[in-house]
Amino acid sequence: MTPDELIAAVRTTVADSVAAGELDASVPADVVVERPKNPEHGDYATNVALRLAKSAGRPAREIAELLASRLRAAPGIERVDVAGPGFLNITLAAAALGATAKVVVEAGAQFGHNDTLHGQRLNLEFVSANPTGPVHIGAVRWAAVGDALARLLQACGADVTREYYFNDAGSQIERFARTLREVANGRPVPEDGYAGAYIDEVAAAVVAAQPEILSLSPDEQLEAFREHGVERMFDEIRTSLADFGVVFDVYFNERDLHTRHELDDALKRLREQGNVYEADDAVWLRTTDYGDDRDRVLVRGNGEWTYFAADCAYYLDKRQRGFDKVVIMLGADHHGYIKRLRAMATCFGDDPDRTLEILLGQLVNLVKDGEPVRMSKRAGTLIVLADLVDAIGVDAARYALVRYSAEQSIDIDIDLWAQQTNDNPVYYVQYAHARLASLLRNARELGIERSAEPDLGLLSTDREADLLGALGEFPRVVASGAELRAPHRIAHYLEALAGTYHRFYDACRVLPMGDEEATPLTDARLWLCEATRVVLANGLGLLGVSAPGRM
RNA sequence: GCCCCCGUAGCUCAGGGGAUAGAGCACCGCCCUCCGGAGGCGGUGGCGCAGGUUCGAAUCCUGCCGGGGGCACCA
Repeated sequence: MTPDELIAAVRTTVADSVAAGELDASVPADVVVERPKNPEHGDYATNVALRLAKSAGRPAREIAELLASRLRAAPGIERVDVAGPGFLNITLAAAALGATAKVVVEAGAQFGHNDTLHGQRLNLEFVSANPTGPVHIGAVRWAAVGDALARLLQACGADVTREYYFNDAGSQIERFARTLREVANGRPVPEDGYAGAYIDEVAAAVVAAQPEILSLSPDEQLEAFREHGVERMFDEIRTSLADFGVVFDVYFNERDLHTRHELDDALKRLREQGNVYEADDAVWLRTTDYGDDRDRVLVRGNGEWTYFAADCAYYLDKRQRGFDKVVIMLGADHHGYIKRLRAMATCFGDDPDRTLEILLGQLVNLVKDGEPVRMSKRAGTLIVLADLVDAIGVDAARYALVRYSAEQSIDIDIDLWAQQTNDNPVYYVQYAHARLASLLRNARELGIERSAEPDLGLLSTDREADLLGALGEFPRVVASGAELRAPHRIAHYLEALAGTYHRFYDACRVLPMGDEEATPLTDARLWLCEATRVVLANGLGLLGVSAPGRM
């Protein structure tokens, strides 16, 4: 019996009780069935009586007793106790709990998937680093978290488009191009230019590909370096992200917004909505009407579009492509944009609570030997994606970045995550999977196959019950992780599951020893092992981390 | 000055209003005749401070203290 089936049984019990006239209340939405921390509290506990107490106008314990007596008769339930202020502690029959193993194995790679977001078209924009340098560590966090979140949302049935906004039209690009031109001509990096070894590399690569570039006029050179430098930089970014396992469905060029006159279209729309005015030679959007701190300029006094105007056009573009919701992941240093972006959506006539979601993530520090590793594009001491992967590998890097709540700024200790020991959480989880895969291989070599009809009621020890219970939690962890935009919950779940498995393994012999024959218990435990392996693999898959068969 | 995020064990972090606040590392003591010891068991140790809401607060609200980040007709 899975938690979902149990909660359905609880609801049915309440409905029956109401129908019988014992109770006058409806089941609230926030009724939960959860695994108690204390094993004496049974396999599952529910707060349904506590929730019903207020609307029914009766003491929670009284309602709990009432429901308990009905619930005890439900199939698969061995005992129900009333405890504390009115919790129902439920112990399942061993066979009902054991059935989880079969459910998991038969669902396979689909186990944990659900349809809570079915039909939703989501545009998830993340990274979107300017192509003026390699992807720095802060943006790498969004690559790992954004991709994991996309996988989570997809596992809940959402139609997700991963999108990278490629800013190729701004003044930073001009500075980048000017830097390349100066460096290629043997002159120093301009005052406001970019420094770093990659500048020399890109400049040299552009010149090597087109030696004639240096004989062009300064203005022509600027244009050539802009075009080819950005192209090279962007190729490098895309390649390094692909090596990291992150591939976007759409790489959107800001320049296309301009060439397709989408900024004009957006301005026209905003004007029609009555939210645009002119002052001091500039064109403004009255975002203060919708919660922003100040109005925002769309067209500057010199006639040029602002970056914000492109944001408006880009938002409109996404909406016109049919996305129900535009989700944007931003670094905490951009938190000031939230109000203006929400106000902008409102100016277009949208309800930002429905169509726009801004996810903020705090910054990342790399730490080595106890000292923070500085990172700065401008300073040229770059901590970039490739450096991180070189230092600790893709799996550890992705796991390290996705393991922590994005709301928390984090320090990543390079030395720790480079270790191949159990100090390193990713190895702890991967090791459990490898150990399981090895055990299952050994079973096959012994000629032991899982039977079609295992007696899963034989899985009756506490360690087995713990493991079965943990497996049953996975779908809810996936659903809540997606709902809360919190992929780190998957990582913590997997670490707990790995621990639960190791404890099972320590206490329960799976394969026959010596000359012994395989028994029905062997069979049941092999089902449990395969189920555990499936969940570990599925969970790691959601994080974009490999589930190795050997290590 | 205004805005956002964060203060939980010696360290790095989990904890969606519920029962005795969890895990890894570190430290101390244990467990290998056979499935991977990259493992398991036990011990030490904690919610920044003060109010409030609630049957119940680490969680929600207010104030304060401490840390980080942000406040352009830059991108």
